[in-house]
Amino acid sequence: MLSKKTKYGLKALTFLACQKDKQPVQIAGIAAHENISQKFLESILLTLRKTGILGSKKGKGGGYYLIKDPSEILMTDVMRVLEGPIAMVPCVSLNFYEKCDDCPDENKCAVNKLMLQVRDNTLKVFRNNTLADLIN
Amino acid sequence: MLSKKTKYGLKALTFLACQKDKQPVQIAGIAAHENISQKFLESILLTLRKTGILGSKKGKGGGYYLIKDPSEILMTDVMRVLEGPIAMVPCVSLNFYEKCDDCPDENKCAVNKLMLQVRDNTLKVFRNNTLADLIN
DNA sequence: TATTATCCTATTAATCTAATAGGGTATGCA
DNA sequence: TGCATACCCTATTAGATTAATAGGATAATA
Repeated sequence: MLSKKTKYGLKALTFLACQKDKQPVQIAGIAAHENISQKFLESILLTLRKTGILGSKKGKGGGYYLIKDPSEILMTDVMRVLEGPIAMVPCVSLNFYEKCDDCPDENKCAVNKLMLQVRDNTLKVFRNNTLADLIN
Repeated sequence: MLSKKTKYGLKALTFLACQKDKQPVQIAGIAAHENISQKFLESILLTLRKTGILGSKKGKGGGYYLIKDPSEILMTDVMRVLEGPIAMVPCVSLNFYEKCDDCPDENKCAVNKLMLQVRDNTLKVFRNNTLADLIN
């Protein structure tokens, strides 16, 4: 199941990508428009800023804005930042690999074999979609 | 993340599919071989039996066994029984569809658009794999 | 210097998962 | 018949994770 964090984050990014000018948009505005708890959204946007996906400006007239063009914001990056590993099990994860304690041989493991295929296909989707692809 | 329930369930099914004869295998045996808590596995196998994937036999010489040939056990069925919905959000789920409270128009929703693609691809993988495909 | 709006940490409530406990029930065999 | 075996079933609990909240610190603008 997709976390609300990721869902809200994606909605916020979409909203920002739809702005005509590149003026900062306030948290309160995004939260109101997307029906999101403002405080919760605050922490999500903070994460997106710290990982270089968003920029921010403090004080009056401040807010959040996209640093890059929507067509350069890959879903692989967004998903990894918000949702974490793309793979459903650590033993098939590219960026968060971990060996299973219980599994003696990954190559003979049915779970590994199945989840490897799922990961490949999910990754293909995320690599194939930028923020720009989602707003049309 | 894949739940342990699903992981253990898949491992148990694989183990059963690898048995030469069709004799029932005891929970204790499966649990020991796959490093799984016996009691936890018990409830998982019970679920698989109730949904028609496994058969069971009580008393001495009893245990669990596959009802169908491994090549006829689809991963779509196994995953839905053990893990629940295949989709990451209810609004793109085939078998567990639910509308989002917050979302005014699914067709314009970026999350919907992205997760629809993920669901399609994951479904393709699960439809393309039977238990037999995982044990070679 | 007052106002605005982000920044940051800590805490809590709610939910879900994994595991455990304890006894009930049917089967097979001597 | 009686006993051992092994599944059947419900309830409970511990732990982890997620979602949300609270409260103030910091920086920018006018």
